[in-house]
Amino acid sequence: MYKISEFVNITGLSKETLRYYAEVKLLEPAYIDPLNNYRYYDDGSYFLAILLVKLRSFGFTIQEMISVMDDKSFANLEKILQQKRSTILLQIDNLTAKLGELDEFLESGREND
Amino acid sequence: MYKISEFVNITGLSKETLRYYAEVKLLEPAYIDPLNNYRYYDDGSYFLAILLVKLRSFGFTIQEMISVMDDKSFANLEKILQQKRSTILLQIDNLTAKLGELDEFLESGREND
DNA sequence: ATAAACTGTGGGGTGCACCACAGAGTCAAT
DNA sequence: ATTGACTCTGTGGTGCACCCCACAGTTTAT
Repeated sequence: MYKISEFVNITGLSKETLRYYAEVKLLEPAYIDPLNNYRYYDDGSYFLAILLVKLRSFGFTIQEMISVMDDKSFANLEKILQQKRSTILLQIDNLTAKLGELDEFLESGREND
Repeated sequence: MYKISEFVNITGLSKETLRYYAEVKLLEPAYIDPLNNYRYYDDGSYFLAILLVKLRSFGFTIQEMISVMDDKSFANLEKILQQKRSTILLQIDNLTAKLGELDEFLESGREND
């Protein structure tokens, strides 16, 4: 069992983020001491937290992470990962297109100077 | 002189956006009728509005657009365009890296199944 | 026993770039 | 003159994913 400050250190998630994740039922503490409401996390929490950090870095929204977590067999995971992959490819395409337009605009600016 | 509804049509900016742009002094009406506060735009406004639409599509923030507009010689424009170009390249790099990580993650997932 | 460090709760705030809406005044066309 | 369309102002809300703060209770170390 990890107390919150330890869990913050090993996961890299802030205490506010952990609190928020508990609130939206994305990642709830493994145990809450009924005497003082202190929240404790365990190794299972740790595994999930590391996964969440990874998914977050892939641009998963909270909702997407919840839908991954809700399905404990993680069958949704690959599907959403594929979706996210397409999204990233699309974003790259859009940025590349934008870059082209921007270069074009820079060119036209030079002509007019 | 264009009345607001005409200006909305020819620029593609919404009336709320125009109002907002006026509020932050990004693009102010060419004339405001003191009798009824109706806002009117002219061809100069039109030129600027078209530029703003373009810059916005390049991902310029309001502040960046303001700094372009504040310098009427547009000397800042090319500089910021170049900055934005770098930003876009960086974003593409980051997304590409993320794609790599995601594919790696997908791979490792398959191994563990 | 005392002080420092930790943790909880509730609620507000953040940033960005707008959008929405109510109510009142105004204009254009018939 | 009337109707419908237009425009104004002020204010609140949006979405996302948190962050921050005060205050109070609790734990840990000395």
